Amino acid sequence: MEYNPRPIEKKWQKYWESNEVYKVETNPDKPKFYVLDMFPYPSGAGLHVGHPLGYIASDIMSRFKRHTGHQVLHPMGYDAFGLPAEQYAIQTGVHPAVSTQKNINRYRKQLANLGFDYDWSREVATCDPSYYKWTQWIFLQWFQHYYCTAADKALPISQLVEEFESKGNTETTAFENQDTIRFSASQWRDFSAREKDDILMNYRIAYRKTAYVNWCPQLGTVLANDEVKDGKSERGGYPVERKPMVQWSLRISAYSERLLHDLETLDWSDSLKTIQKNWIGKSTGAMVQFDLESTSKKIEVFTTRPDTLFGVTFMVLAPEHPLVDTLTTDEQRDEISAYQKKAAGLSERDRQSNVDDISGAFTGGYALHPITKKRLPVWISDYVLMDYGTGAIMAVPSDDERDNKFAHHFKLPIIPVVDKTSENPSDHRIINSDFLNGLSVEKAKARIIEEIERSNIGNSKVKYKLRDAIFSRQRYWGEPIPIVYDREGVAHPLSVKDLPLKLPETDDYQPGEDGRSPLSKIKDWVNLPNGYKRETDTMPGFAGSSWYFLRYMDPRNDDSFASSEAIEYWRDVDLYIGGTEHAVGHLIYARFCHKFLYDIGKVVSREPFKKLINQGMIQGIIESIYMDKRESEPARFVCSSIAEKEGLKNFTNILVHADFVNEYGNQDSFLSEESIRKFLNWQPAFSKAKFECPGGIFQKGKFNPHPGSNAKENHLLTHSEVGKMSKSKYNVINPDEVIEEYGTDCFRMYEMFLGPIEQSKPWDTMGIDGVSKFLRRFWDLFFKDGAFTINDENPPKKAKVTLHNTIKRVREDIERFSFNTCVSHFMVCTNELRKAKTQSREILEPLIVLIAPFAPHMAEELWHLSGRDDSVARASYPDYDPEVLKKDELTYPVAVNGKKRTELTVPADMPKQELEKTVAENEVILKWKEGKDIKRIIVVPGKMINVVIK
RNA sequence: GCGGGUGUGGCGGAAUUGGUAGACGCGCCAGACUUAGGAUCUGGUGCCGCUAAGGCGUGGGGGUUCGAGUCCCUCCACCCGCACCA
Repeated sequence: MEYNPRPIEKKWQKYWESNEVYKVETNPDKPKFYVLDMFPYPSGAGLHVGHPLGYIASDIMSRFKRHTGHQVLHPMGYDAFGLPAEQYAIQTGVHPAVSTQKNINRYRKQLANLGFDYDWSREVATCDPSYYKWTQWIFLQWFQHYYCTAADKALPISQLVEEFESKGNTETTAFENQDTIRFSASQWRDFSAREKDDILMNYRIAYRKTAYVNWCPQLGTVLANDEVKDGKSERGGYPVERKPMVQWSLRISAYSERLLHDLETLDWSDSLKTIQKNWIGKSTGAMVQFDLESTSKKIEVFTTRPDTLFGVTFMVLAPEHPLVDTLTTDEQRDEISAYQKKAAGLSERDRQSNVDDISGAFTGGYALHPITKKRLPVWISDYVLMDYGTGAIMAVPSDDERDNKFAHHFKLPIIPVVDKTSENPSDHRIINSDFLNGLSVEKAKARIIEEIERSNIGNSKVKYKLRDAIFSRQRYWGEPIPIVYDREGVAHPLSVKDLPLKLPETDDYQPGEDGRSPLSKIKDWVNLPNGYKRETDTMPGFAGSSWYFLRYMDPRNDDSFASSEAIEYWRDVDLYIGGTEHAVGHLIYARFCHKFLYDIGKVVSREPFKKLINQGMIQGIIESIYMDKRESEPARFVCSSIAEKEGLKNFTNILVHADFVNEYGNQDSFLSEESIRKFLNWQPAFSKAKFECPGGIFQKGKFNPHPGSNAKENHLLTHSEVGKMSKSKYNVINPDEVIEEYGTDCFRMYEMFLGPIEQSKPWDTMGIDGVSKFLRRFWDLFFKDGAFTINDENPPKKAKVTLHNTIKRVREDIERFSFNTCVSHFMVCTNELRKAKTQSREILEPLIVLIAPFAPHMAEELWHLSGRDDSVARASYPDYDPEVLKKDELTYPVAVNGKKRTELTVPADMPKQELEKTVAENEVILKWKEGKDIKRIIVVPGKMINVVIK
């Protein structure tokens, strides 16, 4: 019988669904295994062939673990709030809920088509009120907790209020904002409700503070970093400035040390851990205060090199620093405000990237060196960022590269303070530094910190780069923040019974006044009967995605985000698969959220994701054609062979839809006459253009060949390069089309066969034929003379060796996530068994289960053909018998001086000495020995032999 | 700028701890079957070398070792991320 995948696949997908084969319950009798795919955002473009890569890998793992006796949780859902749906709503008027649901339906269909073993009864979407009820609940917990550094965990804010009532905050161990004022118990009692609320905002895990946003006055809206290109809005190209705005934030920084420390316990790649470590950015140093000449205020700086304190020759503030105004003298005021304006137009990244382009302005003000009392000019420059550290630095041009460039540029003095004449950094000694002279850098650090603390000008300090996360979005399509404000502006949380606070209906998605959220315009929702007003900001995308892995454990629970029984059983994710793009954002937020819930006793593990694998991207081929820059009206397109001759610099590349390109993905991909017509249909603006090939010219719908030209010369060769697969590059390959042609099992195995899961690689349509051919051959193993045939004959020894070898290799390679080599093993196995010509049950039946995680539909069909009634998913995975694999002869490669020269087949138990003797007498070795001596013979048992001849 | 990653035949890749470089697949070449082939089957295929003997080969250069794709130093090229895309 011929292998015809599509009907089989559709049949079994239906069977799995109607029989709930993959439904999972908590079952304390079995060990659990939780496999999770990173939460997809259901974009309007649907899935392309790159998305399923990780899903297939996790599906194989999940099926494998089920075959080996585990209770497997493998869920799927949608990160459904987000900017694109809102953008689409602004452009088309379609409600985000409607377009999102449509996209979800499409995703669901595409995912089902891939044959995954998801338990669909656990599907969730973050925009579903029954889901975001719990996102809001978590927000309320953040609001009602603070971080206690003594207990090293989050505690209820009510405890902190009690502490303030009895002792004020002078000895508090609570994690607090930098500029928090000190007060006594009696002062606390005298504060107004509003003042108390303001103070508590310095402590809450979810709190309000002023932060800088990308403000675009013309669009009247706050933009995401993504929407800003070169200081201009991507939409419209209007100027964007940095504007302070009061925003909800999360006190993630309180968890810095734990987030850093617990990385050690995780089975993640070293590179990913390093990325997180750098992101958290722990540094040890000192806070130092500098007095100012003209005011009693002080500039506070953080430095990791307090040992270079005597090398400070000037100070630099961020242009937005609050002290700039006070410090600026009248003469300098114009220059300073001009510079501030310029800096406001630059994005943070621009400011960090432009190291060669040094700029700054002198305020005219001076600080005093805390020890020498020398006058230090105070500058502002965009290389100092307000959100980093204190927004101010002490500049040490002798030992900091950026300070050094700045000093050279503005001709500021440089005092060398570290003698670096020795090559060995540990021999470097401090100079020009009074009592530090002669000390090593490390000793000087300790000594100066002592001095700083003694004279009360600062203190030692551990700092983290990790910033608190801004949690407000001035958008419609997100979770409403469950907070109301009274007439005094005091924030009050909603009570749990009022959750979910549903997103109100509207058809106006334009921003409100001053860039406020569209919700601010829905007056009857904002204004409550008692005079209170609702918060109108919504939550960011990471709100819903920071805890979704917990909801899957018990997704329909309405009394808590998940029952304690479910959490106790499933605990954490055993295997998490997703892209590196989440390396810092999502993975830090989710870890923070999990740790917080651990602190308040709602989860039982310290970390959410035990093992994590980053899948690579599947890249596409970007196809383009050459357009002459020197000629327009009509435009002139040429074959790449002509462009090369005339010089590529004369041409610009115009993208071509991959669908039109003949031999797409090949070296000599080209446009034919027919495809040029398709191109013109697609881009009518070029309808008058001419297209030159070596063999002729196409213009105005006609191809005029040069006399005597051949067919190949009539190809307009395109330019092909490997790059992102994306809608904007017109090179998206839809898995549905591939599946329709080759089948799901083939698609799954081919994606795995492409290469290691972590690596990026281009999609190559040609190679899939090989996998398709393999599957047909594998299928044919079960058939004889056109009929399905399995018998109880004794299999030949060779077939047994093949089977057990394959079992061994596949099991080992699944365990180490090497799925591409698994497919190779199946191919080798099939090639060998085809020669063995056996229909023995002993060989064929284990093979069905062995391949089931990879090609589940085919396996299910063969399993039932072989007479089974139950799903193959419930069969246990075959194990290999080491006895079968024992060899009595070994073939050694024999090398001379490391180069293989011959082979030697000997009994497996031959003693080493005899082996050496045999080698020494070997004729090939004797030939190489001629005139020289054998110095050594190295025998690596079971591996190889090396003869050293000199 | 900061941080991370990757370089092996014409192509995707294999080589688990330093031990036969190129498994497996694509492509290509030859043959068989065939009315036909973009179907199927058989064989070959890193490069140079007349078959051979042999030489050269894992981005470039250097080193450690009996032995290096793998370890060390150095240089080069490309890709990805950077706090409001998700």
